[in-house]
Amino acid sequence: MAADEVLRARVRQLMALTDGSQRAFAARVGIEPSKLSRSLAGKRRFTPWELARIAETGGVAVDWLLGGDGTPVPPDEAPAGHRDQRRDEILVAAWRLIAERGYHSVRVADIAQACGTSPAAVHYYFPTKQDVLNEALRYCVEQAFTRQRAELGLIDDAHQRLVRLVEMQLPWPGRVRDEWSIWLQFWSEAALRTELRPAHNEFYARWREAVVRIISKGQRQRVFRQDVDPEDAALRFTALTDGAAIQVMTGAPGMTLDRMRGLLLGFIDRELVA
Amino acid sequence: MAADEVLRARVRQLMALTDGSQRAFAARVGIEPSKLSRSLAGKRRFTPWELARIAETGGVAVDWLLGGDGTPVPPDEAPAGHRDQRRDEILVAAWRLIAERGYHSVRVADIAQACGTSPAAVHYYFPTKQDVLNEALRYCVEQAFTRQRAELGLIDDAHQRLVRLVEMQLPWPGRVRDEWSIWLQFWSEAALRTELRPAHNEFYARWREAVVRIISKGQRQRVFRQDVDPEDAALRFTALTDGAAIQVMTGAPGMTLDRMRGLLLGFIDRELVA
DNA sequence: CATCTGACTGACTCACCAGTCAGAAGGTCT
DNA sequence: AGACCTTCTGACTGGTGAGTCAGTCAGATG
Repeated sequence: MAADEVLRARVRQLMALTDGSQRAFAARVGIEPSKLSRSLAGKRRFTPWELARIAETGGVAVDWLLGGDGTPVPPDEAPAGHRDQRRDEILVAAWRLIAERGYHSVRVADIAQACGTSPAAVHYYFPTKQDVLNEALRYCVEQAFTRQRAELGLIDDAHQRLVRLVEMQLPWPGRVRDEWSIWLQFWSEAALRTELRPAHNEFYARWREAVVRIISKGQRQRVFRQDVDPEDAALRFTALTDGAAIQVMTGAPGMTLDRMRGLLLGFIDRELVA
Repeated sequence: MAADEVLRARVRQLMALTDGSQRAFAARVGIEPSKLSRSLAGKRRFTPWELARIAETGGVAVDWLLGGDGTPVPPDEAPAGHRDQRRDEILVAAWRLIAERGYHSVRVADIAQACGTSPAAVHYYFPTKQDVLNEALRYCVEQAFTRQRAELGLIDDAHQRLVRLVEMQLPWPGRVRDEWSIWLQFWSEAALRTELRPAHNEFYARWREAVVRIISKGQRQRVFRQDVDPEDAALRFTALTDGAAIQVMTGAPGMTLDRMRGLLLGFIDRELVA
């Protein structure tokens, strides 16, 4: 069975597990019913954003959708209820505000207003502001990972996968730039407040691990040189990416999105490609 | 005349211009009189920290001390008076607090306490807190540059100079780590508040320019490959440095000071050395 | 139908902190 | 001696924003 057939089967299986029609499922996922229908029929490909949303709504890993092992719905991770929905809404509002105004300039009242609710409602879900903000950082990064996985899982060739990763990481204005803004904040907070480090380092390890796996895969596929240490190359690749992103984000002279792309693709060509 | 002879002559010249004894000069610079005396006699080398302090106290550029052209004391930059001394004291306290606690967690009262004065005294020198903090960021970076110049100006071989630069940039606990902390804060602030970008970008351009010059010098000295574009190599070198520093600062798994050094020296060896 | 519970509101309190202001202390100039 | 300036203090004000709390209300439960 081809990869996309597996995917369609898995989405159908997930739909069967949750109650309600295909139309209701589409609504919950936030995708037009006609698009869902065409995608299930194989006449249209799911976008990575949709895959990420489907996995999230269904409470499964994107990996499972793409053919991975494991139970479709782990017993303790049932589909999100109403309560969790509101919680998520608050977290989304919070991380967007952090990205836009900065960690320390976000007020509980701002978050509440962005959700169309009252400050007290935010405190109903999170005891303190710190809790909202720290959770929001995690939430944003988690979502970004999910999307990344959804998109990269569809590409088989390791070289192309890495090139795609570079493209996905370019801080174009909009969502990706906001996510980079979160990273910058995360870094300065984690450098100062050690209690944020475990969370930060877990994420960072995952991001670097993802690069290590792509490089190793590329070596097995013989598209990357055999004489580079994947760990070492990933360390350099991630450092270069972060450093370049900072320069784009701060508008450093001579650094543009195109230049950043060139920098990273150049690294891949010079250091990795066989 | 050898480089260190020029240096000694210039320091003497500077001392002659400011009134007071050699002992008084030593006190103002914050160096033991005996050390100054031995350094002037050529029996001891000035440390880069001392050079930076001497230049600052005398109101001259470190370049001039090292034999550069220009007047020793530009008319509008006469040696710092009492007023400026107190101002500097506030700025030093401010940037250290920012490095330690973070930009947004510094209170005017904290700065005042660190200087042994009252909050109102801080407002006497700076109209608003914003002014103190922004000035403090600039001040810290400016001082770091001065020290860097003082140290690197003594090394003639471009390869060794770059290696020394790497060593100086490693965020060992203490002053250098604090300076990196300032950079992290500067980045996240500059990414969010465009009014900080001109200052940030000026500094960043200077830092990258310094690297460009070292690489170009190395090409003229034939210690670096001729086929690399200095601008391009500097862009990559700075991005790599910043990215690696972030990982050290946040305690990212597998990234240590030694690893950072290896990363950067590896870059120099692989990409620059002839 | 009565009761209970989860989700929430509006009005409040309280701490904190930037910035102000009227002078004091000490020095300099005339 | 006295006018005047610089530097600084201590006590104050006003605004802001986190967190609390009593109460509301829709819907579930028995």
